Amino acid sequence: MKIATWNVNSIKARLPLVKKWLELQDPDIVCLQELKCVNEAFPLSEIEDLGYNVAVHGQKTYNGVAVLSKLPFDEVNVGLPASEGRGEDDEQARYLEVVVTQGETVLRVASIYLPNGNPVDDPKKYGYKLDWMERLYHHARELLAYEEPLVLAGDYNIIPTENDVWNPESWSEDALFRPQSRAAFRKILNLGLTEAYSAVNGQSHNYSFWDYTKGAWPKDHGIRIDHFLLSAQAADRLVTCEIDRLPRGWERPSDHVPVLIGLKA
DNA sequence: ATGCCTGCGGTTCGCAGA
Repeated sequence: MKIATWNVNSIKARLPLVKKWLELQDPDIVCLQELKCVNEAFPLSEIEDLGYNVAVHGQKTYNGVAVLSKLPFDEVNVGLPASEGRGEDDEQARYLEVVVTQGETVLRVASIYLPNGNPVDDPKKYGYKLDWMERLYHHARELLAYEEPLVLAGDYNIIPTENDVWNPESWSEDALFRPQSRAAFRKILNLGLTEAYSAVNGQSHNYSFWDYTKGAWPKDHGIRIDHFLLSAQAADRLVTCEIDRLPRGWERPSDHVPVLIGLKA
């Protein structure tokens, strides 16, 4: 079972690359982020023609997440639940969760687009990010109680450690790297989730995002912000976690590249 | 210190991204 996550930065602009990459890698499940379109505008038939069932949670202009799956969906849950008064009026499309059955195994997979949070002095930005992470903490805790394989995959907009950024000093106060952000991420991990890349790969300074500007890609000035968080039942099956840099060098790329995990049966 | 790119919406510039 091969599962991928990819922030495509507009599914409409990226469709040729996405199709090319799906045919190349042939993943079983794909979590997409930053669709930048409403549900009706998602190129449904073009993806279905490649053999995928599609669940979409879109939004005009911004955000938007999807899950593509070769297995049919047993369940599709749209949106991150509100908790403790946070997120009651949240209209941003950043979370989509599905359940599929593989043989005897029930697998729950979520596509996550965690808020960026910059600038940190704006409560509507950084406060929203921290609130969203608190909601994710509570929801993950509820899902972990099922004691089933759970895969929370996506663009977390969190640089976990100084080994995941080309120049830690210049990022120290950024919403993606400041201590408060990383602590909120660790709080989620400490529920008992395994960060797949660190668990089975762990190569330092291997990035999943490079800014379009400043020659970041050719200079390899990147950050690792796209992650898989796994329940114990999923982590027991984890074999590989790879970052696929190839599509960053293609024509008209996303600024993120796909990350993949391999799970054994 | 700012913009650099890119995509979108909607009009040729502003916002957001990270």
